[in-house]
Amino acid sequence: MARRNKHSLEEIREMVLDAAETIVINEGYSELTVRKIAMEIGYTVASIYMVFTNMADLAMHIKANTMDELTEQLQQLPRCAPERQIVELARAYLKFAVKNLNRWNMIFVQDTELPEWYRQKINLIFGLLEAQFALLAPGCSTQQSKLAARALWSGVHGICTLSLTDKLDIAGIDEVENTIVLLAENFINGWVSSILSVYQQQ
Amino acid sequence: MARRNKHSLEEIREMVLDAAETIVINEGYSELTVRKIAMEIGYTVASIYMVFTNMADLAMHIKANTMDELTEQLQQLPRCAPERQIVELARAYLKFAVKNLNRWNMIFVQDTELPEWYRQKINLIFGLLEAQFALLAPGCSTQQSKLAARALWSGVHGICTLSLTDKLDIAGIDEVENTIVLLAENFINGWVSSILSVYQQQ
DNA sequence: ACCTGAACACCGTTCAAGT
DNA sequence: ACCTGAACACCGTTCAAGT
Repeated sequence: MARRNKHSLEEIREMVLDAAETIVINEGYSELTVRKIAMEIGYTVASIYMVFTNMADLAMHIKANTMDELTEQLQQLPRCAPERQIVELARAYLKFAVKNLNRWNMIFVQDTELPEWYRQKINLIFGLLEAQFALLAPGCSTQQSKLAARALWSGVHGICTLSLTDKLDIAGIDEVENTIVLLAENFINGWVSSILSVYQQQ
Repeated sequence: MARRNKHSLEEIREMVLDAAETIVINEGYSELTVRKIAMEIGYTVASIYMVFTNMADLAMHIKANTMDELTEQLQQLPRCAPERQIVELARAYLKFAVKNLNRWNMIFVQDTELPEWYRQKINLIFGLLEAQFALLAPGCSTQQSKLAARALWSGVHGICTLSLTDKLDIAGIDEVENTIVLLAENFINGWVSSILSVYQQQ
């Protein structure tokens, strides 16, 4: 029953990736199995191993797609003053997480060591934040703006994870958004004034 | 080969829990299987289902133990002024996460709906923070201190997760601690001054 | 060369049967 | 009453064999 040349290897790879993404979106990462994918695309389980080395490899590529989409949405945000831009980035992050809950959750399931090309995607997102912090306090060192960006962004992420996995006793998305804005605005205020007070001492 | 009355059901339950915790500590949650536990305690797989309804139930109780230990360590911290106390709580949280990495990571693997008794354990920890925020700005509403506590604590948690799962490009634990302190101190400063400025307006 | 079928070594869970 | 043994319905992964 071997169906020769019906699809190229590249086509099969795309079909596998598409089917897998659909399963994750609709049912969550825990429901993703080789057998489900095979059924969906009309090939046998073994054929999936022709185009991905294993499930971890496939998962990595689904995550990469999600990261790319997220980055794109953050980059498409209208520009404004850094104080507001940072808050808007945080808001957009929450919005993406809510809209793509299952795929977003999957990003943070650690299965293996992160490859370098994936690590770069993470740094790309942090870079967007760092740039804003650099604008916010033009005199500060890159070390300082980098640390501030990582602190706040991780913080925003923490609120998203805990609230979206139902661990904060928070009612609706509006309250989650308020919490994020509260963290962002107060951190920014505190950070800017701490940088300024160092200047004044000099 | 049935070994009657060698252990009471309570004893078996304790043995299962102990063995399971040891496996999680040494190998991580993903390595925890019924068969491994059964092997370890010298009973068959089926006997585990006499004392726990299923693996999710067992996991829930391991998590509960971890939560209790964490709460205890946070409560045992020496008392000091709220600004510092909050930072010390955050530091202690990181310390616990590092020392109990596998068990701590397990807490945030969502398998099922959280039961009410477990939810209360989460709120207990948040309560410690809320109390400090209430002390910090005695005039603020409980709603305000609650929101602030949740914002900052989730933020601290976010830094812990991302750094300990190797997603922040952060070198050592010292830098993680610095990031946490940076978030906490600047958020507290920003928050206190925002509360004060409202008073001045009145 | 492309793809399959069937096996292998695992899972969690259940339950009739043994002592 | 306590516990087992064996089955059931799943996993991911591999590879000799078929076209």
